[in-house]
Parts: sequence; C-alpha cells; structure tokens
Amino acid sequence: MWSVRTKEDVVEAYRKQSICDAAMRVVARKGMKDVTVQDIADEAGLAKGTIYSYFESREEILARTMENATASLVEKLGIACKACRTFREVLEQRVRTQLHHFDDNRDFFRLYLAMAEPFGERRLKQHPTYQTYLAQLQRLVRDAVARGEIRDANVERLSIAISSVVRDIVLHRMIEREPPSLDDDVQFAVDFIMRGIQS
Amino acid sequence: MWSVRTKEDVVEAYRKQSICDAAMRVVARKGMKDVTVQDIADEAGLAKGTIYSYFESREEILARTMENATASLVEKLGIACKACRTFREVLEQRVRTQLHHFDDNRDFFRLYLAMAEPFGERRLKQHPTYQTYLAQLQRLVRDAVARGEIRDANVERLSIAISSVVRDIVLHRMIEREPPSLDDDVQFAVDFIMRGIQS
Amino acid sequence: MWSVRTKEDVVEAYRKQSICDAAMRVVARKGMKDVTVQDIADEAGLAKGTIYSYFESREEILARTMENATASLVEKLGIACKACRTFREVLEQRVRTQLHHFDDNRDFFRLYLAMAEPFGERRLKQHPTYQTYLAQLQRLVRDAVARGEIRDANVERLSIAISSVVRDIVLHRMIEREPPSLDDDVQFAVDFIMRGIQS
Amino acid sequence: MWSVRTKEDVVEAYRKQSICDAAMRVVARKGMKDVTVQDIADEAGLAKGTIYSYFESREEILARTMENATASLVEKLGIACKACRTFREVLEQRVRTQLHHFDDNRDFFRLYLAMAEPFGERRLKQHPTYQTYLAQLQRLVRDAVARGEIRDANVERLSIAISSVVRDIVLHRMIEREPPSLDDDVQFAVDFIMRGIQS
DNA sequence: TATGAATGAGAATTCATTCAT
DNA sequence: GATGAATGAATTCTCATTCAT
Repeated sequence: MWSVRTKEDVVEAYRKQSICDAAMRVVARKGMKDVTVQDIADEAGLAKGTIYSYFESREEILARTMENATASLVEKLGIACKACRTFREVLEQRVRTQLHHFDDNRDFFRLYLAMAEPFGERRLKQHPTYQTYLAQLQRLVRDAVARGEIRDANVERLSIAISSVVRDIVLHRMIEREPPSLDDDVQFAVDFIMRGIQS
Repeated sequence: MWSVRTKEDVVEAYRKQSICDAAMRVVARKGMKDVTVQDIADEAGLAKGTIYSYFESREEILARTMENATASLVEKLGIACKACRTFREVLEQRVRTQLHHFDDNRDFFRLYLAMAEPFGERRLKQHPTYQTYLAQLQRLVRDAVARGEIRDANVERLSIAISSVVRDIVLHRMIEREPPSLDDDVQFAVDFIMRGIQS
Repeated sequence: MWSVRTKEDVVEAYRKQSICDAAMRVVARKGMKDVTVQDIADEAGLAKGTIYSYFESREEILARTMENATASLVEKLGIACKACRTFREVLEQRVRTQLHHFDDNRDFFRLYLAMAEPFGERRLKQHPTYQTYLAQLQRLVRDAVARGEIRDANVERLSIAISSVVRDIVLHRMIEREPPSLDDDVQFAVDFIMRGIQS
Repeated sequence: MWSVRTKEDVVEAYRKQSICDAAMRVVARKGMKDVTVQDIADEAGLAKGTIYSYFESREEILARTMENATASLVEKLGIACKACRTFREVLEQRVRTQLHHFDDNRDFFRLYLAMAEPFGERRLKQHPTYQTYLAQLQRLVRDAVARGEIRDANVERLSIAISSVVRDIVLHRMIEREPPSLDDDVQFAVDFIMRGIQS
C-alpha cells in the first residue's frame, strides 16, 4: 500500500533531518552566507558527497532547514491552548510558546531572522511555512472578531502587527545579555497587542 | 581654513555616494549575499578597479551603503514635525515619513531588512544608525510619558514595539503588489500603536 | 602501528611531489616571479583547485619546491663517495655529482639561483636545506683539516669559498650553449679549490 | 652640434637617476617582485604618471636601475689601482673596493643578487654590465698570465672562479650580523684566489 | 551507499598602464 | 610637463558540484 519502502523512507527522513539539524547549528555559528556544504557535512559527520544523496543543492538544504525549523514552532503553536477560551488567553499562550522556543533555540534565531529577508528568489510572502503561520494567526483573529472580542479591523494587518511585535520582542531577548523575565515580556507583549486590537 | 582639499573631498564624497547608490540598487535586485563587486561597478558605470579607489573591500561598500541609506531616513525623521504638539501627531508624521521613504525607495527595502539580521560580526543593537534611530524614538516616548500623554511603561520596550509595527507595515507594503493606500496604513499603524501605549 | 593512513599519506606525498616537479619545470621556463598557479596546474595536468588541496598558497608551493629540489641534491651529496680516502677524492666526487645534477636538471638551475636571493622573508642563511648543505661541507673540511690534508684556516669561509666556486661553474655550464666537457670543469674546479685550501 | 638640448638631456638624465635611486631603495626594502610602480613613484616623490614620461615600463625601470647600480661599481673597479704593479695588488684593490661598495650599499645587495638570476628574458651572460665586469677581470687575468704571474689556464674559467669567490664573501658579509673585519675577508679572499691561480 | 578527490566557474583584489585635465 | 583617477586584464583563492572507487 503506502509501500514496501517505508523503512528506507524513514531512514531517509531521519538523515535529512540530521543534516538540517547540523545546518542549523552551523548557520547559527557562521551566518547563512558563510556556511559551506563542507561545514554542514563536517557538522553532520558525513562526507560532502553524501549530502548530495539527500539534497539537490546547497540552496535546498538551507531552504529545507529553514522550513523544518519553523515548522516545529508552527506546530507547537498549532496545538497550543486548545482549551483556551478568550483570544487573550490564546495570545498569551502563543507568545509564551514563541519566547520559550527562542530562549531554547538561540541557534534558531539567526535562521528566523534570515527568513525575514529575501531568500533566493522566494520572498517572505511566498514562503509556505510563513504562510501557515500567518494563516493560523489570521484565523484566530478572525474568530475573535466574530466573537466580538476584538475590534473589527483589517484582519491581515492586525495579524501582521501582532506578529511583528512578538518578533521584535524575541529579537531583543536574543540580543540582550540579560533580558527581562520571560513573564514580563509576555505580559508586556500581550498587553500592548490587546490594547491595539480590542474593541 | 576648513581646508584646501575641499574640492577633492567633495568629489570623493560624491563618488562614494554614487557607488553606494548603485550598490543599493543592485542589492535590491539580487539580494545582499549575491551582489558582486562587478555588479556594483557595472551599475555605477565604473570599472571594478575604480571601486577599490574608494572602498577597501566589498564588505566596506555594503556596510557603508547600509549606513548611508539608513542615515538618510533617520535624518528625515529627526527633522520631521518639529512643530507637532502631541505624541500622536509626531508619531503620525514619523510613520508617514517612513512609509513614504520606502515607497520611494523600494531599493532600500532589502537593505533595511538585512540590517535586522547579523551583518558580519555586528548586530542590530551595535549598529550605530539603529542606535540613533532607537534613541530618537525613546526620547520622544519618554517625553510623552512625562507629559502624561502615554502610559508609564518600560520606555525601551514601548519603543521597540512601536518600531516593529512600523517596520512590518513597511515590509508588507513592499511585498504587496497593490498595497493599501498610504494613508490607510498610516492610520492603521498610528491607531494600533496609540492604543497600545496611551494611558 | 606506524599508522593506518600510510596509503593516503603516500598518495598525498606523491601528489605533492608531482606538483613540485611541475612547478620546477614551469619556474625553469618562466622564472620564479612570473609563475602563476594556473601555470603549475596546467603543467601538472591538474585543475587549479586541486593544487589547493595539497598546498595552502602559491608561496607554499614555491617554498616546498625549492626545498624538495635542493634536498634531493643534498641527499645525493650526502651518500657520495663513502669510500673516498682523501679530501681531494671526496671533493671531486661532490663536484662531479653537482655538475651532473645540473646537467640533468636544467630546470633546477633557476631555482638554485633563486635560492641565493631573498625568498619571502627567509634568506639564504636561514634556509634549512642550505644549512644542511653547508654543514655537510664544513664537516668534511674540518675532518680534512684535522687529518692535516688541508690548511688550518677558518672552516666556514673555506667552505663558502668552495661552494661558491662550484656554484659558478654550474651557472656557467648552464649558460653556455656548448660548455666544456664535464670532466674538464670538474678538474678545473677541484684543482682551483685544492690549490686554495691545501696546506 | 651635439645639441641645443643639452640642458633638457641633463635634466632628463637627472630625473631618470632619481627614479632609479628611489627604485633601488624600495627594492632593497620590499624585494624585486613586490615593488609596485606606485612604490617607486612615492619614494621618488613623483606622480605615477610622471614615471612613465621617463621610462617605458616597470620592467625598464628595474632593468635600468640594475644597470646603473652595477655600472657604478664597475666604474670604481675600472679606476682602482692604476698604479698597482702585481696582479695580487690589483686583486686586493678590487676585492677591497667590492667589499666596501657592499658594506656601503646594503641596498644594493639584493639587486646584485637579483642580477644573478634570470631577469625577464635576459640572462646573466647577456647582461651588458656583467659583460663589462667580466671583460675587465679577464683582461687583468690575461695580462697577468702573459707576465707569468699566474698560471696558464683557461682565462674565462679563472675569472669566473675569482668573481664567484668574491661574490660569496660579499653575500656572507651581508648576511652575517657581525661579519669578520673587512681586512680579514680581503686577505682571505686574495689568499684563496692567489693560491688557486698562481703558477 | 558513502566517500572525498578533482574540477573549474566565479569572486575579490591588485596594479601596470593610459589619458584627460 | 606633471598628475592621479580610471581602467581592466591578470592573479590568487574558494567552494558547489560531480563522479570514480
């Protein structure tokens, strides 16, 4: 059915993930433009040639790495707070999840920022994972508008505004040697955003 | 007096600026990491070697380009709305100036974003022009807090939140093929921000 | 034991030697200062990039080439005439070996001369192979002095004088389209030197 | 007759000499292959373009510099010891003059050595100044042979042997931080050479 | 399948030479 | 004549990609 080759597929997926993980660590150390395929191979404990059994090109590795990394955050966000009642609760959960994620993965940080810049020919808007992320957020906002919890403004712009505030809080936590407590930042962000959007 | 070499200096400054302008256009087309010195030379209508009479290295060109470009915006912002009374008025002027600036200089866009990512060893926080920009904003916020116009919260975080919202509006204007009217975006941003910060 | 990597080492050493051999031929044709890495690669039948798997830089190739080439002569000289009784016999063997070496390796000629000029920051005296060469000669001279075969003068200066005579004979053989017979030059040199040094 | 343009010629000759002098100093500092035309211009206090009013190319500057420098020594040698009676006296004068010359002009040293290596396509033998030098020496040797002062061997080879011994003494004086006294080296060289050549 | 040596297009940088002022 | 800005060919070195083992 869905195949005799399951095992191979699993192995392949595992290898790809290992390579992306390695790529993430190296990117975090050297910055996207200075990472060589050799760097990634070394970090992954593989030969350079082997990398090319799993990926077409350097560009593909980096693109996939970016996707995987973001996907993991988006997934966490997707399951965050199924039980929450109000938009404020949802928002707080999401913000906390994001801040945690970045506190846990300083590595991820540069990739995340790098995502905000043009990558190859693809732009932010075209990036599928970013699409998912924004769609998720927009759905939540739309629902909250429908429930009258927040004001009836352009949903897309509201979402963008929300994500931008969170992003920059994240960014500054990364940069600060001693950032404010996570709870403080969560409270500030949620408060600022809620003021901006409540009816 | 203030020097015999004025003329040479002026010519030199003019050349450097031309090169940075060219660099900006090319970066806008190809993305920072893919720009070659030859690209810049071609765009500037100069020979590759000539570029090196004015700059030490490719890195220096890009760094200087970034600085110049941002400095010009920061300067505009600095003189914006000397006559404004309320923080809302100031904010509106600033947001409008920024949105205009980016509408006028799509080129600049990628550079601006690129600034938000690690550049060489320098980071956002260390970047002097960004420092100036943020300091400006913080001063305005602090004054407004003192006047009781906006609530008494952490000034730095308020400023970051403000700038992040504007930045993402800008970003999305750049990406949209047909962005909302500039006035609409200005209103949205000012409104969102003011809600977030008023007492 | 003395390593699992013997084979790789041998291959590497062989490659390095091939490249140095190629470098020697090209230097002989174009002169040290005009040799490009591309020249060496072409001569070696390798791609430019391959050269850089074996050497760090153009400078390293040339330095190593010089060393290898001289080392091979010094080695020959070291084993020359173990059975000789008198200093005159040893000297004759050595001179003959050198003249042969250069007759066989016109290529080597320029390198040898180049060694007599400053190379990078290192000078003749600091060059390890030249050190070996001179030390060898000095030992022979000292022994001969001890045996009373040659006069008791400053050993270093005697050695320098000896090597300089031989070097210039070599040089002129290279330059002459039709040099004297090898035996004639050997006899002349040995005779001249022996007169200069015998007690 | 031989011209209205004498004055211009003198100025031109003077300029050329200044440039060669400058070149000599720079070569002494940086080594022949690393000297740029800009270096020479700076050292001479002229603009780069001006250099090209006096010389066709970088190569010509260096060639002429070499020639001038050597010519000055050869000239000194030509007038040395007109009054000397025996070959030994002449030889001693010449050796002393050469050692002095190099003690006075460490700058000159590298050029001298550089001359011993191929220069462009011209070789040692073809170099006119070296020709002059060797011819001078050979004449002296031939005369001495005629007078029965030294043995009747191949004049060219004797001359080569003589010049090589002197050259290496010079070389080693340059290299040694504390060389033997000039007189000692003169005595050693003259003694060694005379033994090699006397009948 | 994994490897890593080999490749060579392409990038940054240098510098001899020219030429308008 | 003198200048030095401009030029671009030449050079070193890098690294993504291929492919024989």
